[in-house]
Amino acid sequence: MEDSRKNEQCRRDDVARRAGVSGATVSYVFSHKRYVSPDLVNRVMRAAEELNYHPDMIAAAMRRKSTNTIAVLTDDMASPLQIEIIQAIQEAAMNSGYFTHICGGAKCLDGYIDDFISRRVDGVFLSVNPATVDNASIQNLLDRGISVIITSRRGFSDGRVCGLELDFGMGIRLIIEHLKELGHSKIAFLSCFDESFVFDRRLKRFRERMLDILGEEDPVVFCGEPPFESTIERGYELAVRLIESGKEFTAVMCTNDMMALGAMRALREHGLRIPEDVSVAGMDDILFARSAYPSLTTISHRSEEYGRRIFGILKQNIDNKSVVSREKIEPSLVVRESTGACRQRQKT
Amino acid sequence: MEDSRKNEQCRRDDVARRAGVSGATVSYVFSHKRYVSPDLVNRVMRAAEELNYHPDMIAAAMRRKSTNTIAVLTDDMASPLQIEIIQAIQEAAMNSGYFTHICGGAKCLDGYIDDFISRRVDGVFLSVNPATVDNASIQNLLDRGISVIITSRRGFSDGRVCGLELDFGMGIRLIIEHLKELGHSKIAFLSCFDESFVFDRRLKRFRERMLDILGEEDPVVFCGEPPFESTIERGYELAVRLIESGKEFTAVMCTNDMMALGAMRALREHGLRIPEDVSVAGMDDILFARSAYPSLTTISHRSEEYGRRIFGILKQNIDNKSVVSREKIEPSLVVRESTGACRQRQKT
DNA sequence: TTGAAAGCGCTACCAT
DNA sequence: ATGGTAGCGCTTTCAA
Repeated sequence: MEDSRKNEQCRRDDVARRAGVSGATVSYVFSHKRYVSPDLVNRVMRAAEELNYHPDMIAAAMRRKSTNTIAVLTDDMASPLQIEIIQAIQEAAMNSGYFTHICGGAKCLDGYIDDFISRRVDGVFLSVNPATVDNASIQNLLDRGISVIITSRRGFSDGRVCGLELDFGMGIRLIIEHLKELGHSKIAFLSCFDESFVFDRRLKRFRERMLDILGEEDPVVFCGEPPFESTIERGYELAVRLIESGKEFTAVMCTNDMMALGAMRALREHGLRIPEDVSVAGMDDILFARSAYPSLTTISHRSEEYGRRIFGILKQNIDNKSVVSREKIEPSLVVRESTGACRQRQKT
Repeated sequence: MEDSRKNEQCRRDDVARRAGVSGATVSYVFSHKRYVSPDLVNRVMRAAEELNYHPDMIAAAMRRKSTNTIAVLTDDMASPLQIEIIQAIQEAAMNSGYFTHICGGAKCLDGYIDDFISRRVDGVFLSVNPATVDNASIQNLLDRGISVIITSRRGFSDGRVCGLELDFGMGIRLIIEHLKELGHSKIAFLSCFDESFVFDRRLKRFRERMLDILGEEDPVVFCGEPPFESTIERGYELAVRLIESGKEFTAVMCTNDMMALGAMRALREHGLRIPEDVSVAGMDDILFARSAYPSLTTISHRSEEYGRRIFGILKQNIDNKSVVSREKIEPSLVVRESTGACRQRQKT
């Protein structure tokens, strides 16, 4: 009767013995950290193959003091934009031999950060509302030499924290200019954040651009309340409030595509046709912006490139401990069906 | 001039020294694996706090030979259903002290599996088209005592592989019964897989149910081609083929919601109103099924519970090495706007 | 109830 | 160009 569970794995020295070399040589063959003669390389590789050897990265990590692992912390795994970015990070990481811990959803995000330290990750990308993570936690990571990238560095002064941001200001400009060309001037903004929220500037940028581009000093704005969720439901609710307010508008811009999807439903339910009666624009260009009906005019952030750059900077910081200053990603306008020429509509 | 990078972390024995106890005691305080007197517990906790001690889980993993880490391998991170499931797994894992490696997107999924072994993960959930992962790779995991759950065990004989499946057969029954009640009998099916694809039974189940419930022996079916993608685009294409075929239908069922979203667009572009002219049903109840216009009738898999159970079984296998036999998750019908009473429409 | 000490499987330094 | 070997920071057995 043989044991069906053969947990006996072969180790480095088993390979070494079978190849007739030292353990060190086996390590060097796998790590490429010093020259090994072709003959020995072959013998080692053959032996490893025959024994089905898999190097123990845990043991290696312990010695080397680096795990080839990064972590991504997000506060919204349901957001397609976040997923697109995370996927890009994950792929870039894998191409460099890094694994990615993807974390989110828990109430207490600070708890994750302690775990990042215990698990000795090499770098962390914080894709979260900065208000939900304590500065002390971030400092804790830095004190241990863990590289950190955060979407908004606002409120944090340590120069080693790199902020790579999406350029919402530019996105908002592109949309307003697009709407202006279509003849719109009464543009309402549905913001998931309120005026007091300091980490997101979309609302502020909207006001600035409305002034710059349209000379509008007091545009129609409706804001969500804490907890600031940019969900389909919130978009729906805010649009209802906008409609019921009786304020004039011929176009609606939203914090993101999710909100725009909800807003479109509300508008439709109130008998407004899109884009004949009212134009709608979102932001992020999520997969479902394209399949919506009508398809959604929005702003693309090049999330793939963004994700790749996140990992690139992280890797650079891990390797060189060099500081990379704050950057932004250039967005682009994607015009679809939800925006159209402004026709002054009858107030119902 | 002081070095700004204080990578000196404190270790277990630093805590021990400060608390006036042995290193072993510090370990036991943190692991709760043996009784330690309240006095010592307090001293250790205080010392740990003061030194900001974070246990090194890498070192622990090396000794213990288990990393408290699981891995999820998916071939479709863009699918909201997958994300919902993965999120549920991740949360359940976190609640039990496990971290989750989420992997996917790479061409070569087998490559990830070697990495799972090297990184000594405790368990793996393979949420992939079984055709894309080699059985030898799975055997490799099992040989090393790594627990495995795979969505479909078909084609794999090792009893230790647990298959937890979504019950598509039941979902399809629910939809057909729903459509029948609405007076439909000409129901077309748009399948991302073709008849030869053995790992997915949705098409097969559709034929069986159509026979059972409606006595239809040869329903209208359009299939995708390899690589079998159940995307919005594929749904659109298949619906166009259906429409242009001239075949009669009053309702359309799709492999999943993504395909249904694409199909709705195609139908609309061809002048068919939903649900007045044709009813459409999807499957999976992704977030965007609700916000679509019209909102989509579909099948909910209780993805949250599914994810939790995936982790539960994985954990059980990790702890006891016990085998859990194949199970299924009970789905439920979600009726929305995209299905309505059948009115025999004019062929255009 | 607590402490001492033997490793876990590697990396990388010091030899040769 | 290759080998020997000292640890990395823990867990856990054995002893007290």
